[in-house]
Amino acid sequence: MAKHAVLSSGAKMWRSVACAKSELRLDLTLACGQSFRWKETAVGHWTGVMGGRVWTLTQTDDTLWYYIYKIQDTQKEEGDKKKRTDGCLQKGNKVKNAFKADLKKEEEEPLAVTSVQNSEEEEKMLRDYFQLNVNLGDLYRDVGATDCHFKRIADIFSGVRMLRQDPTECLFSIICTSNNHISRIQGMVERLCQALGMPLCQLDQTSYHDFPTLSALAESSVEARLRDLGFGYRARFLQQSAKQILDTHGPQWLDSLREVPYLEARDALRTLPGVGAKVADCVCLMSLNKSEAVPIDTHVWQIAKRDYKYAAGSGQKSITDRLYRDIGDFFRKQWGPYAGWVQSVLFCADLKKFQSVKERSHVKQAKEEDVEERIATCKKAKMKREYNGTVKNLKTEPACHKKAKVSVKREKVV
DNA sequence: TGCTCACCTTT
DNA sequence: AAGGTGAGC
Repeated sequence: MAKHAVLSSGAKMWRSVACAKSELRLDLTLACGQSFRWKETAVGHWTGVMGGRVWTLTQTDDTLWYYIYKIQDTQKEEGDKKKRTDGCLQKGNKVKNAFKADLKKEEEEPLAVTSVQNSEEEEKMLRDYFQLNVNLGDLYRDVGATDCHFKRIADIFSGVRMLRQDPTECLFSIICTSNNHISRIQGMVERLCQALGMPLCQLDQTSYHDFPTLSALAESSVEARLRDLGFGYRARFLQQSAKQILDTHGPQWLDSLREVPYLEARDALRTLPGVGAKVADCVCLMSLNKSEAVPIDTHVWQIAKRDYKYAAGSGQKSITDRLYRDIGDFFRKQWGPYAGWVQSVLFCADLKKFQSVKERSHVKQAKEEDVEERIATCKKAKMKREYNGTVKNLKTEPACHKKAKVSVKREKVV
């Protein structure tokens, strides 16, 4: 039986992309609750499905390593799988056959040529998925220059990066997050893929499946099926949202939201059942290129109050629509057009599972400049943004917690 | 606008 | 209680 790849064993052909750990920390980025599809299958080795392929990723100081598994031929088992995968089968087979064609082609052509071609495409997929064109070092430096609290956290939690996920996978995973916690969501998403997604390959005892297609999710039998799998009231949201998308917009609709402005995409998503303000912002930020979307949950509200002395609405019991909008606008003013990325760093730093990261850095922290000095540095710093290749000069008065001058189109007040 | 409640399941 | 949504007042 095929096994999960391990870099140090030297048994497999790994490929690499130059990437410093300060630009990407796999452990934080893949386990902070934006994707639920990656598991640590060996120390520092993360295995998951991305772009219809099964990958194992690991990293050394300046290198991101990746290994891609061959898609297994499950032709013979299809009869058995038919019952289990019903809805997705039709489309799934087409995709699988396409994969098989690829594999066959690869065998026939000179190895070196296809290997280079594939590795170019695969490296591109990886760069796209991790959005490596966004310079995280610059973002951390610039935001840290105007926000001392962020700077303190960012020195410890470097390399926390937003993924650019497939919109369908992102939407339907995030719908599962309401009233829920990461470990349970992980199990649910795994069961969802096993039940409705196309099988890709099996490694050790684990079988990997692609994320279900919209048409698989839209089947009327899906709600009952997912209730059995422990999705609770979310089962109906998933099936109904898939059906609504296909019935009223078409299969390309979610992807097309990548091309429209943030507020438009967010409002479009909110018409779907199970999609409120928070889920819509998550999908915008994590799959639709909307770096200014800041998902606000009770946790982020605590951060606003505790670390940013955000007082408005503190008398309130829960996050009202009004408060949701105000906190988001507050953070966009504070952090600029990549506010969603900044929020994810602070969010990550607050997760219980990552508290050990802070402890490990204490020794290092003690040796560094003291707090007074850090604040002084903070005040002197200048602001210059260049994350996306486009230079945005945002000259702000250097001051701690000074708000960045950034215009994010304000929501219309109806 | 803002509040409450039900909705599933697990810690 | 929890990393939320939707419906009703």
